[in-house]
Amino acid sequence: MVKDYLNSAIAKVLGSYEAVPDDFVVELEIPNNPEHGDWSTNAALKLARYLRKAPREIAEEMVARLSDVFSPELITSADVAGAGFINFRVANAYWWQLLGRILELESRYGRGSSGDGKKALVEYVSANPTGPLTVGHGRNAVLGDTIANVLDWSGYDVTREYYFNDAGRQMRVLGESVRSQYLSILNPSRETKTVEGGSGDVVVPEDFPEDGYLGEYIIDIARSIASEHGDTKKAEDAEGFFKDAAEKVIFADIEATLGRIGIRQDEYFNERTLYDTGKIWNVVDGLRKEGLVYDSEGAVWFKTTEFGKEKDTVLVKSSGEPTYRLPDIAYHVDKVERSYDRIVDIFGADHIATVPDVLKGVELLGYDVSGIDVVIYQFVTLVRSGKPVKMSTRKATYETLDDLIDEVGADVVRFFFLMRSANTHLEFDLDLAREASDKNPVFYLQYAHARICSILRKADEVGAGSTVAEPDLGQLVHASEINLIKSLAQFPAVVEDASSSLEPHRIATYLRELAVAFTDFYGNCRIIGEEDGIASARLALARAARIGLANGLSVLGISAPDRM
RNA sequence: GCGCCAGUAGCUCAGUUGGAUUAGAGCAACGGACUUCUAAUCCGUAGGUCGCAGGUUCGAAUCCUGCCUGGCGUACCA
Repeated sequence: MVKDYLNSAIAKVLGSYEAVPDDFVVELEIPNNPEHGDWSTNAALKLARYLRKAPREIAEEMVARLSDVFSPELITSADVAGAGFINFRVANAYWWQLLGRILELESRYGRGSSGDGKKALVEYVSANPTGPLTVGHGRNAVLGDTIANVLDWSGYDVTREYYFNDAGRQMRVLGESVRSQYLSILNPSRETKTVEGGSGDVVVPEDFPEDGYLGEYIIDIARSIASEHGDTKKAEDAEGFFKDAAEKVIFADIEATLGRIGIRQDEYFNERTLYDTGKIWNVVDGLRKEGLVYDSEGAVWFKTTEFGKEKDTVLVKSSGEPTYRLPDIAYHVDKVERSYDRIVDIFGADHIATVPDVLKGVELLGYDVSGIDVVIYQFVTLVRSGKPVKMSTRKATYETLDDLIDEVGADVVRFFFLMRSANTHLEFDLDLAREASDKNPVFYLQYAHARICSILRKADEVGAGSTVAEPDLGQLVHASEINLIKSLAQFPAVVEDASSSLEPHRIATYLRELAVAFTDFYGNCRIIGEEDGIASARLALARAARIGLANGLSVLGISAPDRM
């Protein structure tokens, strides 16, 4: 990499200054104004205070010394500019060489090594099996899956995990809801009542639980139980047979939905195992030893006021049932004990309040939490016909993720969730997403890819560049050609940035720039019809551009079609 | 009240972790370009007191403080 080359050259020059602190870091960046060169450093500006000299003066000196060190085949110029920046220009030969490397690496181009030999765990989706996945779950799922991809691309050995709870109140109500509907299917003349649903009143059986699930899927499940088992399940428990039956169906649906957007997880972690193994009680005992847990009013409390909370937090209710925080802490202890170098949680903004409790709890038990990163994403606002749609699983007013995939397709769903940073609200206008899909940015990227494939096919047909055995990349001197290579050159760093910051939207943003660079090349530099020397070189560049787009889309989990 | 997140073009958002007289894309608007390798495209025009006010320094959309607005949270719900 030129960056490394520049870095060590500058470091060497700085070594001759005594006043430069040992921990001084040379910053190199790609200027956003291309007139300022290919790379730029602000080192002279930063050093001014240590050397007690004007930045420009320092820069001039540095440039003079650097010119002795630089190989002219790599760096063609180093100039002082502005307040004391040093701008470097890289020789075309470097870009040609890089192009050759992209073509060699092919589907591996962009993969990094920062995570080599390290293990990462990404936990995402983690929806309890009480109903179909909502659009909100979709953002979680796509974000988590793509972060896992990104970590994989930077070398980590990644495990994708789904944490769920199939016990507790929610699931009990689910079983009761199904049982109630089942009994009414067997006996339609049972008493009914009317309750308020998200989109108007709903008629349910008289014995339907107060907070019961009103979604149509509950009746579907009840119906299939009725048709499979007749009335033989009349006497079964809501919490036993009915809950289990519902869970099975719902989980299968969740997996199927995730599969539609290319998501398959490695591990399913059942919260119940934390009870079975007694790990939750280890947490209580451990914290109690630290004097941070006490009993009051029949409940077990965590002294969260010790670290800045307004109130202490209940870990175990007076009913003896733990709140979700307790298993959450135990779960994270379990993750840390499984010795991952990096543990990533994907949480919705509504979970933000629990994060400090959980991390603090784990830390107070003597574990290192520095490897845990929590990615918080803000909520998705669904907009239909210009109006926000309230989403509630229980009231069945959600738009399901399945519906969304039906409407706009898996690629658009993934891209929409990825094109923005996680911590901004996402307004998802369904009408727009559906009807305006032709101007959706994802198509722009895919179109560029398909277009390249089309050119490659056509070139093959007419034999463009076929008389040249080994393309002479040195023929690529047009500004559009060099710019395209420069754009491609950024890809590995973009992946690395996305990996270290856990911000996959950077890749989406980058791909747009890459596609623009290709389209500019496409508009300015013809391939077919040119003489074979130039045609073969441009074909090589087109292939490299295809690799960049295909690899980038692959990280995002979006298809790269050969034709559109 | 307190905590977290956000506030950048009419709309939706980027902004390389503090850099460069001129803050960028897309959509929408306006004006152009299809005997050409895919027009699902391209070129051009217009559009801004970066929520407001201070502060920090060579330099601020970016960091600090205070305010304003919106979202989320602040349960013996998850």
